[in-house]
Amino acid sequence: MSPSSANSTLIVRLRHSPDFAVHSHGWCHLAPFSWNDDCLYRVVRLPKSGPRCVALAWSTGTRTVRVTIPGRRIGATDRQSLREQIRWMFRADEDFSEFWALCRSHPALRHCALNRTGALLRSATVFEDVVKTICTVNCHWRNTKRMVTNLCRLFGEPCPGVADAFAFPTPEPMAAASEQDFQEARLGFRARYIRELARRVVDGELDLNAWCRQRDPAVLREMLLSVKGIGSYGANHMLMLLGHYGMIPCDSEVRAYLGIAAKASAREVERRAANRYGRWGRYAFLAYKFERVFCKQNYVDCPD
DNA sequence: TTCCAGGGGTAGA
DNA sequence: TCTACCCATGGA
Repeated sequence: MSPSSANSTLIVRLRHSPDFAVHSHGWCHLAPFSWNDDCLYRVVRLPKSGPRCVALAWSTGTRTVRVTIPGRRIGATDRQSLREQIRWMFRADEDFSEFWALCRSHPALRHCALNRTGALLRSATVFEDVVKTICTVNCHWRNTKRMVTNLCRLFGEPCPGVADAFAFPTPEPMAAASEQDFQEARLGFRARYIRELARRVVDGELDLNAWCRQRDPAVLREMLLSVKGIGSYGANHMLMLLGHYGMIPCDSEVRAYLGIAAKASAREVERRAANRYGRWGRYAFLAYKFERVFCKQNYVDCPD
């Protein structure tokens, strides 16, 4: 699909750079997102039209996302839903001005203020983000991509007119699926966690909207840790996706970046990351993340 | 065959 | 609170 083949568009304005939001972490490569030809694609689920594959594009340096909806025009209800989904995924309502003010005096983070960097892409729903977070646990990134693609193919609704494109599944089909159905997704030990998560959401036992309403990160973290399959890393990663940046999700990349020996415990990694970035307070993760981006782009090691 | 990856759960000390 | 062990998968 090419964005030029579209017959309707939607413009979404942001406070920050969509370019950095998309490329600063790997979420844009997880289905039903895909990155191709300098354009981000996503199969969105619209209330009236069902699954539609839209193209999201922007010019470098601008803060406007142009959403192209190919094929049949969508109505006002779908248009409003699509706008809300894009705004959520790009964090249109988040204000990073305080973080940028802190960055201006830091050599490795000044670029954040200059480029209006801070937001990181997230999925259209919290459910999708939790499932994807569980799929990052103890596996290579390429395996994460495969597992998420498998879930979409097995349980997601196909997008009419687009080959091999599926919306991300809702909790219902996952909750209703058997263990055998899940085996095809090749999730390994993660299958039982995701199945239980879906079942709890469908049963109303777990209210994911409550996570969005909870403004105290410590309380929210405890809520996240109540989900089987979500541990310290997963909880901090979900906090980040929900807009709380005070805790760093310590994975093997953090360990490598900070030069922490493989034999050091996960707790030790968390301690050292907290010591290093603690002065950034509620922006600790953003400081770590974008300092690492700066070092990678400039071919330098982690500064002391 | 062994190791490792964007770890987590559980039991036991 | 910490450690050891197990949990599936797949590529190197």
